Amino acid sequence: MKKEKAHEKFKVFLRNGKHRITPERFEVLDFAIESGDHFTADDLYVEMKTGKSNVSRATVYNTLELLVKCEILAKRNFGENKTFYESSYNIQNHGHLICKVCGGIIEFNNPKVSEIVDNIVLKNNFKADSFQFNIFGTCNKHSK
Amino acid sequence: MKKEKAHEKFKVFLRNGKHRITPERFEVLDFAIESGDHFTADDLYVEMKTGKSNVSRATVYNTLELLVKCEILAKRNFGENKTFYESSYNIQNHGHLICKVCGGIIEFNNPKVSEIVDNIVLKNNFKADSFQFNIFGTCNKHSK
DNA sequence: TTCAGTGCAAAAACTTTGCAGGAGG
DNA sequence: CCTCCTGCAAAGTTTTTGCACTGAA
Repeated sequence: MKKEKAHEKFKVFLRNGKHRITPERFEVLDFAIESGDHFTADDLYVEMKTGKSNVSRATVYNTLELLVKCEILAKRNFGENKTFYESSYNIQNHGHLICKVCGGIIEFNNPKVSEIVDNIVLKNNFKADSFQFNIFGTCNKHSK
Repeated sequence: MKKEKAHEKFKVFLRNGKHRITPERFEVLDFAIESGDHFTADDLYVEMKTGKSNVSRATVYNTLELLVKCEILAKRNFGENKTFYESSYNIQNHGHLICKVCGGIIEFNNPKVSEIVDNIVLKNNFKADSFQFNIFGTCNKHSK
């Protein structure tokens, strides 16, 4: 998602939710966009500290949650006990292949996945917001 | 999985891996089987303490990992930063619907899921060990 | 002016590690 | 008898909370 568009979306979201528009929140947003995919809250905090930003850990955590609610970011978690975030620009139908050897993450897209989700949700009388589909194993570089 | 069968499987696994067969490990196994699905290591530890067992936290964590390697249990994680375990008796093709309101977990089975996994893995030249498929949303009791 | 948001540090929640003593093979 | 395993507590990681101050509306 482009920076300006994300800023606008976040502003609207903050106003609607009666949250205040603060420079810190937009600093976090900017670093999150720069940071690319699959970063953790603490990664981002450290990155921001090194990048001369003075935002506190608490604000980073708080803001990332807001960005998830606002659907600018998506929350992920890959079996390690920490939360990853990624841009939700094009997250439909996309899952992750996680290599147990190198920790690498490959994304995949498959339209059939959302068909299945629709089907399962219907059968179980459930209302879906999001899903995660993680496949664990070994990538081609590390399977002998 | 039945208790006796699990004991036997675990014994074989321990012997092959040159791990010792200790009463503590089988206590953990028994509580894990009793505990049903989707418990955390610490839940189990507390449960064991209340249940007059004297096994330490470290042993519980350690043994659960062994039970995962042995494929008696499977590791899960649902977006909260903690690890859940469940019996892997019939985990093929099975995913989870997680209600954001009540935290309830519904399991689903769908043979098409493993077809898709096979397909994706093939395309990406990846070797899959396991997958998790979590759908987040609201169950029928909590969507108005 | 007012109160939500902030920075900081302390606490909390979950998990791992180090060590000395004990028991399995 | 030699290690591996255990219990305990301490330390490690990641995230949340409390508090006094600040700044957005």
